[in-house]
Parts: sequence; C-alpha cells; structure tokens
Amino acid sequence: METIFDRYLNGESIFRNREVLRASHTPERLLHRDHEINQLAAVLSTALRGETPSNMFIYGQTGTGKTAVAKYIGREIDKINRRDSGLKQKVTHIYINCKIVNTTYGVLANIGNSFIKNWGKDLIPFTGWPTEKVYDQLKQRIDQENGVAIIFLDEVDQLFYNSGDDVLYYLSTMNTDLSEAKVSIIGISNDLRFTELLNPKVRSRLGEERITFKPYKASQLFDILADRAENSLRPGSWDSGVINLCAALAAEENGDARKAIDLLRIAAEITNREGDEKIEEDHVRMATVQIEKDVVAEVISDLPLQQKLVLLAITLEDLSSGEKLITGEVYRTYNYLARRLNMNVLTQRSISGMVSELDMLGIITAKLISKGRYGRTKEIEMAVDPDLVKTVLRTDQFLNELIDTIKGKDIDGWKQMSLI
DNA sequence: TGTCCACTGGAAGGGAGGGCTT
DNA sequence: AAGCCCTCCCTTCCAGTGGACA
Repeated sequence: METIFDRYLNGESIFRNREVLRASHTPERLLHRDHEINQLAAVLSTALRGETPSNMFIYGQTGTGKTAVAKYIGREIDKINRRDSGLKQKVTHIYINCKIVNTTYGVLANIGNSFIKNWGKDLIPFTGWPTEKVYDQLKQRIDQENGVAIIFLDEVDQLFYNSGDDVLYYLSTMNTDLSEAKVSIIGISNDLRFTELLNPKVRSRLGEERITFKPYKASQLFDILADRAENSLRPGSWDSGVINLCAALAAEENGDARKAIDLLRIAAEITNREGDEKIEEDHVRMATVQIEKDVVAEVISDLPLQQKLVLLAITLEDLSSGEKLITGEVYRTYNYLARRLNMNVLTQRSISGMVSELDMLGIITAKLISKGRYGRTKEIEMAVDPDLVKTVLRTDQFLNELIDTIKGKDIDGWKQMSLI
C-alpha cells in the first residue's frame, strides 16, 4: 500500500547524520581552538590536584566556540574522572545557560540539584524556599561531595541584567564558606560591558583569569565545515565549493561558526527537499534567505500577546502612512486593537518599554529624537519585511481574525473620537 | 533666552500565581 | 489554613531632556 510518506522515506537522503550539522552538537575534536582549550585546561588542572582553580571569564563574540569548548572540557573532566579513580578529589562540572535560568534562586537551585542523590526526595523546588535556604542547602551538598565543583555560567550577562550580581556574589564568596569542597566559577559571555557594572569585589574575584576567543577566519571556518560535512553528509553530495561559500558568508558575519554550520545544514535540507543529489551554490543562497526568515519568525512567535499587538500596531501604521511613526501614535493604535480584542489596555509606560524591547530584538528600529517644541519621542521604523511580520502574526488565532476584519478608517475614526 | 512639549527611563511597589512550611 | 517566599508582569510616580518656538 502506498502512502504519502513513501517518497520521502525511500528517497535517498543526503544526510548520514543530521545531528552533526546542528550548532549545538559538540564534536569529538574541536578544530582551531587548541590554544583556548589548553589555556582553560592549564587553569582547571589545579582542580585535578585537589586545589581550587581560579575563577575565570571567557569572552568572545557569537559563534566563536565558547559554549562548545565549555562542553568539550566538561566531557574531558568526565573522562578523567572515570579513568583515574585515584584522583585526590572528585571533580564535578555543572553547565547552566543563564539565558534560560536567569534568577538568583534558579541558578542556586539548579546547581544544588545537580548534586542530588535521591530524585524526588532531595529536590530543591523551583520556587517556594527563601533564597538563603537554597544557598545553605547548596553549600551543604557541595561540602558533602567534598570535591571541586566547576560551574560554567553561559551567557552570564543575561543573569546580571535580569537579577543583578547577587548570585555572582554568593558564588564568588562560597569558597570562604565551604569547609571541605571547592568551587570555581567560569563565566561565559559575548558582552563585556556588564563587568564594568559589577560590584568591584565580585568583578575582581570572578575575573581572576580571562580568556578571549577570537572570531574564526574564513579558512578556519572552512576546516570546521569540511570536518562536519564529512561526518554528516553522504560522500559526493558536497564539494569544497559550497563549503567555501558557507565559510565566506559566515566570515563576513564576524566569523560566526554557528551561522556557517546552520547555513550548510539548511542548504543540505533544501537540496534534499528539492530531490537533488548534490548541494549547489544556489542552495546555499536560498539557505541564507531561509535563515533570515526563520530567525524573524521565531523571535516574533515567541513574543507575548500584548507585545505582538504592539508590533501589529506598528506594522499597520507603517504600511498605511509614509510618515515616520512615533510612540504616541503607536500607543493610540495599540489601544484600539486591544479594545477590539477585549484585552487589558496597558499603560503608555509599558508600551514604551515594549517598543524598546522590539528595537533590541531587531524587529524594528526606534531612534530617540526630539521634536523641539513638540516634545521628545521615538521614531519607529520596521527593520524587517512587514508582510513577513504580518504572516507570522497571523499564526496567532486571535490576531488572524483581527487582521482580517481591521480597517484603516476604523482606527483613524477611533483616534479622532477618543482623546487618548 | 526661557518655556514647555511628549515623551523616556529609572525606581519602587502591587498583586497574581506558583510553591513551601507549620 | 495561614503565613511565608520568589518570580513575573504591570502600574504609578517622577525627574530628566533636546530643541522648536515665542
């Protein structure tokens, strides 16, 4: 019996192992990061001798291999733990992505829970306890383990911007509070500005050592991509031409390896879908367009409803008038839309904050300007294709209906009637 | 030269919703 | 059940401001 899937199941895939072409995959060997790995290993090796390694700060732009190196080091630590059971002290490593876990409580609880012996019973709840108690528990657990704990805090700037330097203070003072165990903090970030804002004590404690990851050069990206391609794609389905192109395009983007790998994977997916045997340069070009769209679509669909509504207001205004948009105008349109949907109408202060956030996300540009006698405001413009934005917004059922029924003259009428 | 607009952006705090403890 | 705690999302309050206009 034939099914609609047969064509895809029976068709030859050009992938041997698609996972290898995911940016999150940590390969067996990391190319062109020997120097950084050695630096890190030199510092952390003190842990293997049972001494406290320095705290460290790893800095580098997106896609320079910071996270990959951290995970790679973690794996090496596991290896040596297994091999040398006679190590003076056990070394544990904990990896936390502070973009996801970005509260003081969350980070402490996460670290505490990684030392858990009895799931379900000893679990620190994700909320409910006083933070002090979580910290005490954490200390006890680490002390019981009586080893060296290496804590990787990835995107640590996010933690700081969200919750201040409390956690970093707690963690950096922990060694003085511990009787048996030792802790070393490794902060990872692509943003150095926040270190200036840290409490000087915390800054000096955390920044005992600093490693900077330089962006990859095009030739290095080529090696990395070729290595991944060999392990993930069928022989003959790619050649050095497309790898070169992916590497060159990513090198333009500050040597971002993540971008390069995504580019190759999506180009391969497109090739597959089109039923072609070999990745061509055209597939790569199509992939660049696809990636751009995907990024925008993902950002927008993750927004809370209220913020989507603000974005819709901007899109509608941007399409209807040739003039520059300002905050007050957006607020009035938003106000109309929110009422149409029977939603809570938020204050202008909240909307102003959301506009700034949309700017930071890169969906719009909001420039602070002064109109002299007529006040200060933000001048707002779409930074991405408004039609794409609309299409993504339509995936939300409420907004889809709203977009279908909305008429420009309704909004204008509303604005004139109500003096908001 | 001073005024004043239409906001901005920081700070503090409320309260809902999750959960723990006694 | 009452009393805590934490986070998240907002609101309220308010000082601050660049520059057109009188």
